[in-house]
This record gives sequence, C-alpha cells and structure tokens, in this order.
Amino acid sequence: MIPRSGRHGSGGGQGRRGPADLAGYVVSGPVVAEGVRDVLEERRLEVLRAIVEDFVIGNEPVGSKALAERHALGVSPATVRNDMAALEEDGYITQPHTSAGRIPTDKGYRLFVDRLSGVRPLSRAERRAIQNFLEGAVDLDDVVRRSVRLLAQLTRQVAVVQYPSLTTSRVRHIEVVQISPGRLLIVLITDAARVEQRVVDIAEPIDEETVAELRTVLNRALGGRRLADAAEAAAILPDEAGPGLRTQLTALATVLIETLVERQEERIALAGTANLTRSALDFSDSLRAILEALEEQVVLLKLIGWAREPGTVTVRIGRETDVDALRSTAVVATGYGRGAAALGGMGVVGPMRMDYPGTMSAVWAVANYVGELLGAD
Amino acid sequence: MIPRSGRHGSGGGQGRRGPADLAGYVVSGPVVAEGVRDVLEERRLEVLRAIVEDFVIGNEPVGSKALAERHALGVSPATVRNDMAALEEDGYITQPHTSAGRIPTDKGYRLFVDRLSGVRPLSRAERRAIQNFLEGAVDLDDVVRRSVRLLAQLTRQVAVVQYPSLTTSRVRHIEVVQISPGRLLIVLITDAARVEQRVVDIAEPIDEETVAELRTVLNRALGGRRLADAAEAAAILPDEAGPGLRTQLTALATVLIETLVERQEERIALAGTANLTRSALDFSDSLRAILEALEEQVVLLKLIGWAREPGTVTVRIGRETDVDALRSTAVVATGYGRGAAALGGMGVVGPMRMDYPGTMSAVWAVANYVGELLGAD
DNA sequence: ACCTGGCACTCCATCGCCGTGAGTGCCAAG
DNA sequence: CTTGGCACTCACGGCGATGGAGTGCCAGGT
Repeated sequence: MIPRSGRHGSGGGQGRRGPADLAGYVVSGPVVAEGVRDVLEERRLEVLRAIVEDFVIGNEPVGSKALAERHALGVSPATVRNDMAALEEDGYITQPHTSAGRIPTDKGYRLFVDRLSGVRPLSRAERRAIQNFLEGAVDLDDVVRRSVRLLAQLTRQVAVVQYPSLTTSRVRHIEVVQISPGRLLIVLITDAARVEQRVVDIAEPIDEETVAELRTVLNRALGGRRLADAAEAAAILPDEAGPGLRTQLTALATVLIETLVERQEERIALAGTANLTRSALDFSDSLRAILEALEEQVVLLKLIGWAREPGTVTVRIGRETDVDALRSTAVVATGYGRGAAALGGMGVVGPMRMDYPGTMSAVWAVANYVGELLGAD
Repeated sequence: MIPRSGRHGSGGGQGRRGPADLAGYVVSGPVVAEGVRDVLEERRLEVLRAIVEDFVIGNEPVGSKALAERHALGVSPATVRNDMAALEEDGYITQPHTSAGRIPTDKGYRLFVDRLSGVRPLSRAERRAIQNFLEGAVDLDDVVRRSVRLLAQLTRQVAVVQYPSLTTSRVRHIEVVQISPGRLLIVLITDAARVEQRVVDIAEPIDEETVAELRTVLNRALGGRRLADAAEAAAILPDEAGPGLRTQLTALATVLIETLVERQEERIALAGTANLTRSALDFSDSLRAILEALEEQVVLLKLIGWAREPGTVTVRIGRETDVDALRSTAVVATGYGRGAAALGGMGVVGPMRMDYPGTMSAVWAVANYVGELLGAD
C-alpha cells in the first residue's frame, strides 16, 4: 500500500539540502546505513502523524514551529521543515497557499490510517451507553433506527445503517391475504425477523379457501429454504401445481422472486445529516451535492456495501469512495452479523479531516453490538 | 384578518405628508368616501403582492422604483413609497436597513397567502408526471417513498410524508411465528395494506401446534375489527382463554396493544434536504438547527399532523410552526386519504420566501393522487 | 384628497491600500 | 544530518473613499 522504495530523497528538481546532495546520487545511494534510513523515515512518519492529529483538532494548517513545540519530536523547527518538504514532495501533505502551514492530502490520511493511527478503545462508559441505548429496541426496525442515531451521536457525523440483508437467511413463513377482491397481500417472514410485504394483482377474485390453499402450497415449497434457493423453487412452482392454482401461482411467484432476489438489500437508514454543517467548511464541494448523494440509496449501498466483513473496519478516503460528490469526504464502514456471515453494513460519512481512531472504534463497537443483538435471535 | 380600521394615516409621530395632515384628525375622519378608501386599500394590497412576488423571485429587497416599473400599478414610484410606508407601519413589510428596499414580514406573507395569492393550477404535463411517477409503485412503502421524492422534486423543497395512519383501518390478519425458541414474531396486517411487526419474548418455548392455536384465537377475536376496538378486545383476551394459553396470550396482548394504540403514526419519510442549502441564506437560524429539527420524528409529526384534512392545504409561516428551530421557515401541508377520513399528512418545509401558489398546488395534487391510489385498495 | 417630481440624506457594498504576522525555503555553520 | 539565521511571500484584517440604490419629505399639480 505504501510505496517504501524510492521514496527517500526521491523527486528530482529542487534538491532538498546540501550542495553535494544531487538528486540522482541519493536516490540510488544504497550506501546509507539501513538503520539511519529507518530512523529518518520514522521521524518523518511521526511528523505526518503530528500534522494529521493537530489538523484534525484545530482545523488550521499546521506550521513547523507549532509542531516542534507541541510534540516531543526532539528536533528543531528547521528540521521539521525539511521533513515537511520531503513529505510534500511525496504527496502526503500540501499547503493551501505559500506561507501557510501544511495540511494532509488524501494520500496522507491514507498513510495515517494504514500505519500511524492506533485504535482508541472505547471507555467503559461509552460501551455501557451503547448497550443501554440499543437494548431498549423492540423490533428490527427499532434496532436499525436506534443504531443509526447512536452512531451519528457517537461520531458526530452522518451515520448509515443497512437493514439486514436477506441473503443468508431462510424463509420462515409466507402469509397470503386477500385485501380486496383480486388483490392479494403477500408477506414474507424470514429468519432474521425481517418482514417483506408486496401487493399482487390477480386476474379475478378468489375465495378464502383458495387463499388458504395457496398459502399451504407456498409454505410447503419454500418454507425453511435459503432465500436464493427459495427463488428457484418459486420459479418452478406454477408448473407443478394443479391447473386450478396455476394462474395465481404464476403471479405470486413472479412477485416473490422479485422480492427474494432483487430487493434484497434495498433499505437503508440515515441520521445525523445536521453534522455536515459543522464541517461545511471542510468540503470543497458544495454541501448540497453531498446531501443529494446521501439521499440516493444506490450511493449509500455503494458506500457501505463493499465493507461487509464483520470485525474489519474499512476506511475510504476522498476519491476512494468512488462517488464524485463525496470526493472531499471519508467513509468509515464495517459489516455486522454473526460470525463470518454478514447481515449488512454500517458506517459513517464525514470530512476527511476526521478523528479516525475514535470513529473507527465507534463504528466497530456499534456494529459488534448490533451483530450480537441480531445474532441472538 | 387585516385590520382595516384605523390604519389609513395611523401611526403618530412622523406624519406622512401635508402640514395640515394631523394624525388625530385623519384617523377619525369617516367623511372619506368608502369607494375611495377601498381603491386605496386595494392598491396597497397590490403593492404588497408585488413585493412578495418580486422578492420570491429575486431574493433582494425590492424598491419603489423597480416595483412601479415591473408591475402595472399605474402610479409613480413616489406613490408606491407612500403605500410602502403605510404597509411597513402596519407590519406587513420591513427593511433590512435604512436605504434598502423592503421585504415581507411573517405577517406580510400570511396576508399574501390568505388573500392575495391565487392558486396556480398544475400544467397537464405536471399532472401526467405525477401520475407516471406514482403509478409504478409496487407496495405501500414504495408509494410513500416515491411520493416524498416526487414532492421534493416538484417543489424543490424538503418534503415530508407520513405513512398512512392505522386509526381508521381494520385488522385484516394476524400472523404468529416462532422465530427461535421462546421468541415469537407477531405480524399485524391491516386494511390499508400496512404491515406491523413485533418480536415478543415468552417464558418458554412452545410447539408448533400451540402457535397455530394462538394464531387462530387472535384472528378470531380481532380479525375484522377497527384497530381501536381490537386493542380493547386484545386486553380481555387472556382472561377468556384457557389456562394453557394464558401466559402466552398475556405477553402477546401487551405487545399488540402497544402496536395498535401507541405506535400508530410513527413512521415518516423525508426527502430533499439538499434543497435547504439552496435557500441557506434565507435562514436567519443556522441550517444545522433546521436539519436537526427535521430529524426528530416528533417535530415532523407536529408539522404535518395538524393539517390532516384532505383537500385543504394549510400554510404555517414562521413562528406559526410552533417549532423554534423552524421560525424562519414555512410549512405547507395537507392531509391525504379517501373522502373525509384522512390516512395521513404530507407537506413541504421551505424558506418563508417561497413560491406559495406553486407549492400549494403541488402539495395538493400529490396528496390528491396518493389519496386516490390508496383509496382504491 | 390624492398623486407626482424633485431633492437631500442615509447607509450598505465594493474596492484598493497597507501593515502585520505566520510560515516558508534556502544557506552556512556546527 | 541538524540548526539558527535571514529574506521573502502572501493571506488576513482594518481603514477610508466612492458609488449608488433607496428612502422620507416637500411643494406643487390635478
């Protein structure tokens, strides 16, 4: 991930220091003791870390003097300046304008997240708060709504929580009800206590008995199956049924398959958009574009869909989000669910200038707890 | 609504014109022909309307000269100035600072909405667009989601749609499923094709047969009843049942009553928050406060809950919203549903500087169409 | 009794100017 | 490789002058 080779002293042009310090020479100079190189390297990373941390706190470009003072780097501002020049050369930091301090670039944040940031464990109080807040949930909907609000509150950012996906669960029960002549309501109940409903129009009214028959047939054929299998089973149902039910079953099967296959991961909860205004100045893009993007289900799915592995927190920074409107934001996401099988994803969207350690551990903790909560069913 | 008496020439202090024009005299001067007075009055209202319209379009304080030019008032800027002075005296308009144009006050908007704004009927194309967009909906959830997005798009404002309330509908069917030992999922299906689900913990696992029995009992007792009645019926159920089912029924009834009575109108959909940024400058309050308020279900209910009468569009301006964070916004809302029985409310939230005629007709049209759509079930 | 053109006045917004200070890059010495 | 010194750059904030839109008031006309 981090290009280690060819970095130290790379970048020709304005050589950094010393008259004998010709770029070409140093780049290929393997004479330098490895130890020295590493020490150098390490301090530079330390400088980068200090820059990121200070910038996250203060939201101001950070200069060499302040850095040397606030952090125990053991060197003078001048040395720090040299390191900063090197870091800038390599694209980890940049300055908004000449004679201003430095701020991290996307690449800088990336390095910080990958190698420099520790994980800040949550305090006991925080853990307890999460537990208290979530355990009052009365049903699946409530769990999701509470989680998303909790996450927004903990991180003070925009939170996104995907409803548990149906992929790995099984059909628990299918209910068929005629809600008006010629109109059936079909309710699909799954393992994960998730309920899907759809209205189906059929050619002509049917009597209560037929409805019961349909119910029986469907449950016998699909009950207990994994959803993907159930879709297949539903596809061949009409062919196997007696002629009396054929037309109705065709209509039902069509809708069921849609529900089972296509609309699996559609629903998503969002909270904390107000937090965007707090960091509005960080966004080079307009706040409007970001809000618009966040209203698109597709975009949200894209953001947290790829981070489905429970236990592993993924961070996407800037353009890594692959969403143009979010190119000045960062996304911290993870999956939740029991064991390896993910039920869904959750995460937060915020400015790149973000407290990554804190955010990451908050996301992890909430996902973990929600996973347990749903897994216990 | 408009204080007609004592206005003309009222407000002591700096008399408007003429040395003989003493305030006390004119105020009580009933000699003035009614006709003349009305003409005056009328032109003043016309001026107010012109101010509102121009300000809505241009978002700049509007001055006497521009007004006289753009609108066929038939009088000179000087006369308009006099009218403006009177309007300001009465609190309908105000100026941000001396030597700037005028902008409407809350009171001014209120008068405009009450008496000056016509209803702009939607174009045929708009009607068709609404229809096309909504008729693709596959279920209740989809209807609501589409409506709210449509409304946001049409009005270019924040849209709010309440899910159909359960109040007037009946219990269609109740489904009970054991999702894990000792845990029941209870699904309530209503007339309006709305589905509510809740998880119930019971003391100990029960077998499939008992579940079926519970289902039968519940449906026999509650099926077909109005929700309010059903709650009552559920309350006495445990007493009537045999001892075998007593404990389970008690648990189920408790949860059912909660669902039937307390959580009736909880869900609300929101869209178009991005539109807030467009008018961010209009809000004297911070955008943040508004976004925060809009994330509170309670607040949203308050906003559209009081406008439940289908066919009548209600407008709340500024402090009339009764929500402090929204004191610089306006809310246009109405109810939807078949006939007099409202299923829910919907509306939009935007800046007071809003195209009221257009917004009102859009809200009306969408509510109307959604009402038909759901009424046809 | 009302309308109108004229006039003096107010005050916001804009612009250019300049001093200040933080921060930098480079250099020569350690 | 580090450090103190030094000249340079440039955003930022305060200042005053200018322009112009808009107003209130008045005196004269219908």
